[in-house]
Amino acid sequence: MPTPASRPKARKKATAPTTKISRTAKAGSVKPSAAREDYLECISQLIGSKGYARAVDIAASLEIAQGSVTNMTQRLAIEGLLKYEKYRGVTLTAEGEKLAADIILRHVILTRLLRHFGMDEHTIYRDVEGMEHHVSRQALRGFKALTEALDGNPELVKRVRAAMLAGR
Amino acid sequence: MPTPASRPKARKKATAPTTKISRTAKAGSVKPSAAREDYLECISQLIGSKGYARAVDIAASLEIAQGSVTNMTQRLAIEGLLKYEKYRGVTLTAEGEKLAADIILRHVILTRLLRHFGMDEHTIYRDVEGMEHHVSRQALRGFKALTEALDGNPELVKRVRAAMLAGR
DNA sequence: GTGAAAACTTAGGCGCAACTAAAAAGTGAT
DNA sequence: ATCACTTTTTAGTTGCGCCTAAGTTTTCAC
Repeated sequence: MPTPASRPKARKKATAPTTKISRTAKAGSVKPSAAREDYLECISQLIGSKGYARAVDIAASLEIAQGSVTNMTQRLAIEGLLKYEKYRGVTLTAEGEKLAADIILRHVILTRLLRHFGMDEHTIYRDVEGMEHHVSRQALRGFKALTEALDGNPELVKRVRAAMLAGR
Repeated sequence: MPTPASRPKARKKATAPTTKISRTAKAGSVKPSAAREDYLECISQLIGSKGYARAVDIAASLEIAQGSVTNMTQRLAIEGLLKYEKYRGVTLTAEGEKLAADIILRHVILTRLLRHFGMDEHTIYRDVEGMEHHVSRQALRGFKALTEALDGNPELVKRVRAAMLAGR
């Protein structure tokens, strides 16, 4: 055994010959990729702030081309995560909503945690945007507890920051 | 501005028409992908534990096909991250070594941190394997400081775990 | 109402990183 | 030295998620 903790499954094996329309579309069964989660997060925030989510805004916010957005939103619609009507904006289904709320929660908590480190906002954003897709429910609860501990304990924050500086 | 904290660049724009052999091969300039980092991490650990890293072991450890390993190791060799000789095992260059050490450090620290949450090893591994590719130097120092704070303060650990359970 | 501008869709492509299958090279026992 | 076995390499595909360019549809100012 070369690696520590005996690697428990890494990448997926073969992908069943999907017929272009995955029949994995029933609720709850979806395992959203990072990209999917980014879309849901973004769409939810757009709806929250402007009342609707149009392709052009999604594209701008995610910094991707509009064509890509149409493509992905169509796929997300097939998967039941959002409602898509041609030339109309998109809206989230209950399941999409749930997933969006989930990822946004991760985002918020991780951001709050990293802020305690005194990092610059740009780096915080980059880190969070990457990490948020890989945090299990368990870990999220831990990060949340930790964040709250730091929230209510400036002394601890100070010590942590000092240690950060001390450790080169 | 729809999203909070004014998104600071997300995905890359267009990829310059790479001529199959990226001329970005000079040292230090490489921005390793998650997959690359996984390879380097794995290779370094194999060399550490067995003295050498052969394709078959890398494939087993990473749970990918052997053909994929040859492919990727050839690319990593072109990029100057490892030494590759046909039908010989691979070895890391100084730069590859450095990157491997870096990612392994992230792995170790994140693992230590998550263990304080009382998570099961399998989930810890999955989370760490995902997160480690997205942790900046700054965040790493924060996580390290936090981990050490927890190491030396069982009372704090107890409080954090209690909060985890309390928060549903 | 019409015509320009903005938004959306379609179609074809590309890079990455995996896969399979088959060919080639090395290894070892007899 | 040869033959069987293992390992490595090559070659060709696949899926994902992005891109551009060109074609449609909608919107809005006049």
